[in-house]
Amino acid sequence: VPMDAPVSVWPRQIACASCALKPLCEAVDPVPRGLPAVECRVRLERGDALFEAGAPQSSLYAVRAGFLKLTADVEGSGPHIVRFLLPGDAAGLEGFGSRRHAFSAVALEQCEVCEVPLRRAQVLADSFPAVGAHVRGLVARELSQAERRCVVLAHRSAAQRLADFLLDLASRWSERGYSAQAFRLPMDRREIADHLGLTIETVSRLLTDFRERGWASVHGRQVVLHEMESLRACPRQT
Amino acid sequence: VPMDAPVSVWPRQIACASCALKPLCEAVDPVPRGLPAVECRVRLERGDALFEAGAPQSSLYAVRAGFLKLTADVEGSGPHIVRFLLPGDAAGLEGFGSRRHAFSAVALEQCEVCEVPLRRAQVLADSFPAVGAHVRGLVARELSQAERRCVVLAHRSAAQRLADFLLDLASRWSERGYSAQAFRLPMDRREIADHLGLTIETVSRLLTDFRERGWASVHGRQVVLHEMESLRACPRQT
DNA sequence: CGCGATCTTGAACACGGTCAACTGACGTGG
DNA sequence: CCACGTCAGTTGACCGTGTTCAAGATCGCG
Repeated sequence: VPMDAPVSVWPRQIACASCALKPLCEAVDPVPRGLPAVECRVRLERGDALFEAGAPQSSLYAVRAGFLKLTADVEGSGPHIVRFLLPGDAAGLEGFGSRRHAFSAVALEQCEVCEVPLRRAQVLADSFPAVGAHVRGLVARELSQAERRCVVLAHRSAAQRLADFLLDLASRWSERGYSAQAFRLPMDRREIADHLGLTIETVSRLLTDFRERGWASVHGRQVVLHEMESLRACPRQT
Repeated sequence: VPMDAPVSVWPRQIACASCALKPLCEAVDPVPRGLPAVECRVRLERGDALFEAGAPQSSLYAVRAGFLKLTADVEGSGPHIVRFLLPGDAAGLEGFGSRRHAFSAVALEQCEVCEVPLRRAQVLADSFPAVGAHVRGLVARELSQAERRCVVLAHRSAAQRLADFLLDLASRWSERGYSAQAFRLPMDRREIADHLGLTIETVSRLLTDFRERGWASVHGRQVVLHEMESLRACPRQT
């Protein structure tokens, strides 16, 4: 299905109204002199990198359509997938610390991304306290999410991690106004495993396990969650 | 040794010059009207909470002396220790997202903490772009560190995690101008285990293992690192 | 239809967890 | 002064979750 075709059954796009970087994108009044414009609709194919770990942070990004993964290379094993980006998510904010991107952002499929030049973000954040506070909030929210992921990785079993992952995706779809029960996984098993610190075999086994219990049916990349409560209460042991 | 005794061999304090919140603390010119003052020298005893998870974020904090842990309660197992705070570290920034603290901060021993009222931080960040950028940088640096911890928890073995932990502490002491080779652990084995997603038994075994290999000698809470390179290259298997 | 990539399933193994006993430091009280 | 209790840490034996290695199954696509 080409990008310009009508929207598929499973939503891939998001309206600007619910974009995380909306305050950095929309027109302001008065427009500060020399304010760089937002470059919209950067296009990526599956496997293309939006930015690479270690590269200077030159822009912030917002996903408009499609999905990306944030990856960190860890010596001695495969890459870790820090986070998956859904339409409306922002990326590149972690670079504010060191002026360099800490991770790489790679497209999982055809993507459309809006690019906010760093100078624009700075000028707006410096000129409008509300924008500055918004940016602080975005970074802080990502921070508390990241630390919550640490908790999960450190203290929960494989089944609990996978259940948490599915429920997290569900709630993110739901936040965007789509069904929390049924959606399509934009990533393959290997990417799920790399994200959760598991192996593809374990992920596969657990998914069939969930299916046999009637908690969720996962066929290929198509997910339907039947018993969110059971998934949420998924016990530590088998 | 009582707290009022002369400074011990192992440093516990930090100068304001290297405090993460210095730009929010020191005098500014011109002073904005109604700028709340910094409350310095809040004192805590071992076990006291500086703030509790879920409480409204009313201030930012900087550790002046002593050590704290940031904890998150995870249902079904003990608390997870998200991070340890050393003198000079800041806390409470993760609340910028939700206006509530995501974690609890608890003193590991007698502590002295400076408290920056949130209003002060906001006013300064809004009035001085450099301060705003500094705060963004602080939160972003914490974010990239948190995501790096996720990588470690997801993809490295118990021995590697413990080695990473010791090396991280070493480099943080070194940043503060103290020896990276020899220092005192401010936390007990349980707290190390809760931080790394391990058990006290595993931590204990690995420490004696490191000692037998001559990589590090850990007697009680006293640490001396002999072969940082070996620790850094610590292999996945035994 | 056939090839390759992705996913699933099975069997053996190992890392780290669990349970339990032991050690040593420290403090209290007889 | 030493017996005792407590608590943190260490050590050992066993076990289970999740990995590893190796076959199959399934799907997409030429």
